[in-house]
Amino acid sequence: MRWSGLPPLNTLLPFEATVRHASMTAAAQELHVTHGAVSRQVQNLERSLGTSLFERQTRALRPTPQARQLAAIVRDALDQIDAAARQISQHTPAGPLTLSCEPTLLMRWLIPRLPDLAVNVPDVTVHLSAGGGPVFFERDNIDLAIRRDDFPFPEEVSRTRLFAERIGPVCRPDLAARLTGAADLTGAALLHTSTRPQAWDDWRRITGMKAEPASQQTLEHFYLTLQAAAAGVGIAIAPYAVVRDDLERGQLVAPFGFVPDGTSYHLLSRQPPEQDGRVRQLTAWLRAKTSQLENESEQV
Amino acid sequence: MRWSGLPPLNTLLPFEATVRHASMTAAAQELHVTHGAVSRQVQNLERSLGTSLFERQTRALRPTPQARQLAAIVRDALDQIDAAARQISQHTPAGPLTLSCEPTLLMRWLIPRLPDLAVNVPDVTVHLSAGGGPVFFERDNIDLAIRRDDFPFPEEVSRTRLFAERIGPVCRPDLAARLTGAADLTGAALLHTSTRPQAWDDWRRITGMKAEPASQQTLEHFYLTLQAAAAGVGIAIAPYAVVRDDLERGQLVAPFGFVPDGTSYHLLSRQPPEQDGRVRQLTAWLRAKTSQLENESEQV
DNA sequence: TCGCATACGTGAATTTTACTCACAGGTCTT
DNA sequence: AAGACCTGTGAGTAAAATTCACGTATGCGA
Repeated sequence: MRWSGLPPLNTLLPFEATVRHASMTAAAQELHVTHGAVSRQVQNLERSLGTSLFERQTRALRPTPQARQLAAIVRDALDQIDAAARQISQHTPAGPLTLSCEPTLLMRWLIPRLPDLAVNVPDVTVHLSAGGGPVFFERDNIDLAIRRDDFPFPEEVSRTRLFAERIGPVCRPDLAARLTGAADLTGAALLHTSTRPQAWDDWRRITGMKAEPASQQTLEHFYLTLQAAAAGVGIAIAPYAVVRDDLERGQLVAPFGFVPDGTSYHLLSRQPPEQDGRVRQLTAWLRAKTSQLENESEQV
Repeated sequence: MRWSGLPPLNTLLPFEATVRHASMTAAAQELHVTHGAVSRQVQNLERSLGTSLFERQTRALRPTPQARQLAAIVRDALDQIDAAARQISQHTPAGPLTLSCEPTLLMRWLIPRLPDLAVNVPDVTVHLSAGGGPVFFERDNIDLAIRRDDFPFPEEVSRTRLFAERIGPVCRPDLAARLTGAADLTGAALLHTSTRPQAWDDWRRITGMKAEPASQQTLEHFYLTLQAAAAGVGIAIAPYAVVRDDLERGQLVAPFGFVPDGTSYHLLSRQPPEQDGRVRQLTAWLRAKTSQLENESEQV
C-alpha cells in the first residue's frame, strides 16, 4: 500500500537519461541499448503515470516541466542509493583487480587514462598486466582482460563488447602532405609490425587501395612502429585506439582515415560476470571511455 | 559511469520489505510473491554489493547494520519518487473510478472500510456500484469489479486474485452454546439465501457434517440472512469476509469455523490493467485489505 | 523539390529475468 | 519425536526486456 504510486523502477534509468539528453537515441547510446528499448521503457513509465512526459516533435523530444522535475528527483534518489551501495561495497574486503590488456593498447590508450580512472572510480585499485592471446584467469590471477576477438573466447567467460577495431595508415604530418589526395601509397616506406604482419594486407583488401612500397621495415611492436612513424621513418598502419591521442596532439596524421576490419575488442571476465561491485564500476568506466572511441568514428 | 555502483533496482523493494519485517516470508506476503522470489532478489542484491546483508540464523533473519542503513536510504529514495509520481499522476484529469462489487460484500465489508480508503488513497475518488455476475465494463461505465470466480471471466479482462472464499455457519452467541462440540447441526433452524441456495450443501459436502434441520427458511440476500441470524432466528451459512466484523464485535459466532469452497474473489479491470496510477493505488489498497482477510484464516 | 540523414514508434522474434513449485535441511516448540 | 516454521535451491514456466527490421515524419543540403 505504501508506494502504491511507484512506477516500475526499471523505467527510471532510461527515463532519466532521456530527459537529460532530450533524446532517446542519445540515452540509448549511454545505456548501451537500442533506442527501441528506451522508447518502450519511457512508454511504460508514461502509461504508469497516466501522463505524457515528452512533447514529441518529430525532430526533437521535449521533456515537459513535470518530466524535468521527476527526472531531477529520480537523479537525486538514485544518487543516494548509489552512494549507500558504494559505501557498502567498498567497506568489504575488496582487493585490487587485475586487468590484462594487449601491450600497445595498454601503453598508448589505457595508461594515459589512468588519472581519469583514479578520479572516477576511486574505490577500485587496478593492477595492470600486459598480455595478448588466450587468457588464463586462474593461473595468472587475472580478473578482467581486454582482448580483440581474433581468436575464439572460451564459452564460460563473460564478455562485454567494447569497441570495433578500425585501422588506418598514419604518419608524420609533413610526410602526409605528399600523400593526401593521392589514390594510393605507391612509393612510400611502409612500416610493419611483427605481432600483426597482415595489417597492411587487411587494409588494402578492405579499402581496395594500392600500396607498392618503395621500402618496407618490420618492427617488433606497434609502439615501436608508431615511434618510427612519428620520427618520420615511414607510414605505419595502426588501430585507431592506440593513435587517437597522437592524432589529437598532431604528432601523427591519418590521411586516409580508418576502416573497420571486422573485429572488435571485448572485456572478458571470469565466471561471476559483473555481480561484483568493483567489476561493475570498472566495466562501466571502460564502456564509457571506449564508447567515446566509437563515437569519434565520424571524424575520420 | 554515473551510478556505476547502483544495484539492480528491482531488488530494492524485496530487500526493503525483508529488512522491515526481518523475514523473507513476511516480505513475500506483503509483496504478494512467494518467499523464493524474495530470497533470490535478496541474493541478487547481496551478490551485487559483494556483501552479505543478513545474518542467517535458521530461525530468524537478522539484517546487518549496513542493511538497515541501506534500507532506510532506499525507503527515503522511494518515498521521494513515489511522491513525485503521485503528484504527476494526480495532476492529470483523473475522474472518479467506478468499482462494482457483490451487494453483500459491498455492504458488510467494503463500505465499513471506506474511511480507511479515504485516508490511505486520498487521490482517488471511488464510485461504488452493487452488482453480481457478468461485468459490462463499457455499458455500465465500470472501471473495476470484484467478483467470485463461480462463472467464467472473459479472456480480455485483467484479473488479480484477492482472497479465497471461505464459508461457515454463523449464529447468535447464545444459540452457539447448544451447538459447540456437537458433531452435527441436526435439529437446528437453517437460514438459506436465495442468491446462493447451494451454500449449505457445499458446506456439508466439504466438511462431511450432517445437518438435518428442524426448520428451514430462505431469504433474499445474505445481508437479510445475517440480520436474521443476529436476531437469533437460526443459523446462517456465510462467507467469512462478510461476517468478520460481526465476529469481531461478538454479534455473531462461527462455532465450526470456515472452510474454503474452492472459489476465490478476483479484481477485474478493463484492458489497460494497472498501468493507470489510480487503478494501481486502489488495487494495492484492496490487495492489502483482502490479504489481511486471508491471513486471518488461522483464527477460525 | 528531391533525395538523404535523423529520430521515434512498433510488430514479431528472441533472449533474459523473475517467479513458482516442490522439496531439502535446520531449529524451535510441544 | 513429530510437527511447525523459515530459508535455500533445482527445474520448469511465465513474464519482461531487448533486439531487429521496418515504417513514418521532418529538416537539411543540393
